[in-house]
Amino acid sequence: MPRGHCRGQWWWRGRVYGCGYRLTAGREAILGLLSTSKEHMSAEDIYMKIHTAYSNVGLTTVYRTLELLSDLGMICKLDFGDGRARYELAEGVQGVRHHHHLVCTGCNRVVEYTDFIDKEVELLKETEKGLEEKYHFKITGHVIQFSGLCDRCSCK
Amino acid sequence: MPRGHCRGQWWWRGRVYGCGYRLTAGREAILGLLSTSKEHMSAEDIYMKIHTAYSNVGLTTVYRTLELLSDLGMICKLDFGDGRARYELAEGVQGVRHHHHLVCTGCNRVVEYTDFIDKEVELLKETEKGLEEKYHFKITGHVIQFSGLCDRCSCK
DNA sequence: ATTAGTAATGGAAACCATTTTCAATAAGGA
DNA sequence: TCCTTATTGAAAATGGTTTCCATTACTAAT
Ligand SMILES: [Mn+2]
Ligand SMILES: [Mn+2]
Ligand SMILES: [Zn+2]
Ligand SMILES: [Zn+2]
Repeated sequence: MPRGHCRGQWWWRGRVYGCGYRLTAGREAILGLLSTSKEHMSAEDIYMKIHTAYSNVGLTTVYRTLELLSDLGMICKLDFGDGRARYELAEGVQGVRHHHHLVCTGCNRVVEYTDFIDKEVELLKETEKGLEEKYHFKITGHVIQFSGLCDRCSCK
Repeated sequence: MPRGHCRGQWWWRGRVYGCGYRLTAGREAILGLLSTSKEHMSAEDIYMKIHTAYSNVGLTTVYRTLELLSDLGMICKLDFGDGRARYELAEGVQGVRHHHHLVCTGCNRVVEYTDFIDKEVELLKETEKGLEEKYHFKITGHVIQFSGLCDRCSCK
């Protein structure tokens, strides 16, 4: 992990410190990993990758950090139906594009799509507003996911 | 559970038998429960309710039946983020209205909304079609869920 | 009705992602 | 430095879900 001079890491630092938490080596490593990887990683995936460089960071800390960052709104917890949670940087963080997911129920492959997103987002905003007023909810997030069979899986 | 003359149960029977499975007492009980209840029940919820009338139906069978019915597309498996799966009758089955969910991350309360649905469904269909063509997926379902804090939970 | 083959079942045990406990350590402020 | 609090890792516990396995219920011939 490069030493902390790029924009991203300062953003993290401010955000984490601003909420009264410390940016420890483990937390920094996890944020660094999530920001450079394009995959949707599980806690254990992250633990494994982190472990080579930071062999002192335990799985428990990974779980704790993921929960913290999730609470701070810096990352998103995703469920693709395979029994383990996946994580990705939240949109709005260093140029993460708004996107949704297409999940194969056969092989658990996940496709991120950014097409059609503009209309979706527009409608989502509208809906969100309507729901907030009608049900007195303070809406903080949404999930849009399509599920089905990928080409490989539908051929058998 | 009323004896099997109403439309619903015949629909089940046809559907289940049509796929080469039997409509056993346990399966019938679970379908009956899901079709009369408006809640989103977990496997254990279902087991508890079934158990009073059908004390011989075990939790394992409940799980198995839920998986089967889910595979047959007769029910939907939902995840509201509280660590246990919930189930509801799939849309299109005996007048189940198309609806989406609004989940409180504070108390796990779930609101079903049917407002705004028309536009959503229209856009979903469009998007689905586009995605199927572009990514060669055979799309079978979608999830739209908003999360946030309900009025009670946002006041503290 | 008997038989044989298969589907379905329940209870116990296993599984496994996540959480909790707890004692140790690190960091920061007075 | 001393004190308070935040953070940590290892091990154990938790709890929803699956798997095993021996038994039972169906079904379709014979
Ligand atoms: Mn993604
Ligand atoms: Mn519902
Ligand atoms: Zn696939
Ligand atoms: Zn609430």
